Amino acid sequence: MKNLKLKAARAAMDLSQQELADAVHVSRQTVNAMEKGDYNPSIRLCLSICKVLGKTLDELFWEE
Amino acid sequence: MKNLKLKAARAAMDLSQQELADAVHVSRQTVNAMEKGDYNPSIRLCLSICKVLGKTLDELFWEE
DNA sequence: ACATTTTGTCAAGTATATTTTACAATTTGT
DNA sequence: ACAAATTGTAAAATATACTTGACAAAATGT
Repeated sequence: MKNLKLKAARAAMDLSQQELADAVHVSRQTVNAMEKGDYNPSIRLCLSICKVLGKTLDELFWEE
Repeated sequence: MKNLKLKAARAAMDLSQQELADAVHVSRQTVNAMEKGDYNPSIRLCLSICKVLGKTLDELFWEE
């Protein structure tokens, strides 16, 4: 259930979990949990992350 | 801050708030709050609604 | 006009996302 | 090999999503 698309998008921007967390004003553990999966973040947090990483909701959070 | 895209997509499927709520296993008040706006639902709930309404996350929840 | 369905809204309770602190495991750079 | 940064993880506290029950306003059908 890991979110590898998120992890990859963060890596592509050369950001640590801490840096991404700071950019969207959440804790590092929250970003870690999102990448780890089995987690259910809010849509606003997802939108914030999308904007920082230059991706859309579908690109980072859609699942078949 | 109303989510009119959600409201319109639900109307297009001819579903009441109650029927959509039942389909995604939340209360009618939760669906109402999402359409009303000033609300921050979970990504999983958004995904469930997308699948019922035949739309993507970007179509219903993206905002510039 | 009337009955029925749908919607808007509120207040109190429950479930869970998110924070904070802390520490071990892993990776990266020199 | 060593130091520093990054990541994985856990437990307790706090913030907030979501529920339940209830009632009025508005819309829809006959």
